[in-house]
Amino acid sequence: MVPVKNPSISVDCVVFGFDGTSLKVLLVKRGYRERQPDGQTVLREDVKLPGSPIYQDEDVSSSAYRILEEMTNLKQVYLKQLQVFSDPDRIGDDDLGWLNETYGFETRRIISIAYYSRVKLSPKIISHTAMRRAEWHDVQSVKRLALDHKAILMTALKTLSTQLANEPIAFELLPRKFTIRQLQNLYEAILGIEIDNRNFRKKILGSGYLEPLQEREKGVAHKPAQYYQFNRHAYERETRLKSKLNFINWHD
Amino acid sequence: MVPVKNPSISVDCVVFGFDGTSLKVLLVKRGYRERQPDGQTVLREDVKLPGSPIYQDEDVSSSAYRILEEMTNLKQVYLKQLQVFSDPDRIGDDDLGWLNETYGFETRRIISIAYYSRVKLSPKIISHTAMRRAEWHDVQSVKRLALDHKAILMTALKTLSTQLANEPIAFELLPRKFTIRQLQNLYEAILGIEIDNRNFRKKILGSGYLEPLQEREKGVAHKPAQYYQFNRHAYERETRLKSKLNFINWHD
DNA sequence: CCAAAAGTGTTAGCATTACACCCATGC
DNA sequence: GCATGGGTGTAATGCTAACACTTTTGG
Repeated sequence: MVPVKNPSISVDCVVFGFDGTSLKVLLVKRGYRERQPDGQTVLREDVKLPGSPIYQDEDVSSSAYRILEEMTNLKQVYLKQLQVFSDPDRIGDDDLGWLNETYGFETRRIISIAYYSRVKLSPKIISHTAMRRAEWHDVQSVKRLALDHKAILMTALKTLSTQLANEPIAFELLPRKFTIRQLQNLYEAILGIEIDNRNFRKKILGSGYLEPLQEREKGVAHKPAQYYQFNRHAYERETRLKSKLNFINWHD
Repeated sequence: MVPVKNPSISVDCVVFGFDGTSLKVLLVKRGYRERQPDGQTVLREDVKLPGSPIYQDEDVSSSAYRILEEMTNLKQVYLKQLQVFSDPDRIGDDDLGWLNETYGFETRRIISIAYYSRVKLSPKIISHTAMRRAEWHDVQSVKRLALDHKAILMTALKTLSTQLANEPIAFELLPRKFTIRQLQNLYEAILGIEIDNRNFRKKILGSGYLEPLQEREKGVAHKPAQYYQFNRHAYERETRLKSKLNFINWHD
């Protein structure tokens, strides 16, 4: 039995991944009809964020988990509500046709509740998403997205940066074992800054939350890098006896 | 003509103010019937956040502005979307009766989009809110609120702290002219910390964004304090050529 | 004169920054 | 042996934190 869809509330998910060099976002293809000035319609394809209307009697966050699981086959992932997008103009003329064909909706008044999540890119996930007409795009090179999804992506990116700077979330985007260089690449890619490698190592290794593994890179044409893993336990034990005036940081 | 209300989406606003000593939040009284075990109903009164269902064809944020304007008579205020509250159990049995009597709704499936804002408390505002059955409560002493409004308030408070620590929002809660002591009280009240007065003055005055006025306190039984005002212009001109590794602050 | 809050300086410790060279590996 | 990225130390600077006394006013 097909669940009843709520025609005024949808959920869209921004799913970030990291391939060791650049930040990726999961997008799905969408076919739609573009109405030409002469009245004819042309078939077009563009990309959008994975999303769906919520089902009646479904909690909004369940809806987000459902979408994420369909796309990635992942169950226990971090998922955070970003914001509601409710601009009355967020749905264009061509989108209206697409909504009607896809869901049978007639209305323009659909608000979207945006969620974002972070996943570890793995061959398994990549092959699963590929089967769903979904693709991992370089965030840097995303130009146009359907509906107001570009704005949603930008909001997600901003939240990601803020969180990256203030919480140890980097390790949710990296594989369990990683090199310091990969970690640094991640910070540089997301925050859009260059970091001095010596200072970075000092700070990161000095934190005491990274454990070196008995394993190094193999088959690289240079000194092979040490692998590390994040010790979340050590992090969580950390007491919060920190700075006071440090609370005021208007210009970070 | 009465506008049509959307029965599945409501907006609630957390409005903060500061009286020079403690943080206040705007709450409205609500009368409702409590069903007793013996089947009788008793009239009760409690408090809730100002809010309302959105109107059909009304943008969600317009709805928030509308509510805020009704309550405070303020138009151009800061208003930020917090989060959607969509727990299916957020509406209790007694709330259901109240919703029915007040709006004619039958359903439990109402999601709330929470907004928060900051206002300068002034005699004008206080008298206007008083006329609306609204009261400014000490945030510290708020115990129980209707629906899930306590959770909404807590979320707003957390956002307020974070913003206070990272942006010069203190001045939106203070009168145009204020003393350093008032400013310090505000930081201490919201962040819940004690701050050394000498270090605080050093940091705040050293920022270069506070301008001393040609005016001091009057009629106080101690050395009268200097008044200052915030120079937003100077702040906004500030270039963003700041720290780099400082971006990583897992323990602030 | 007394109470009450305003206002002021110094020092020690720590974190951030800038900067240049040797090391291990594959080809 | 050479190209490639991994890995290391030091010195200067700036920010934070701890801490106690004098000043100005009203009553």
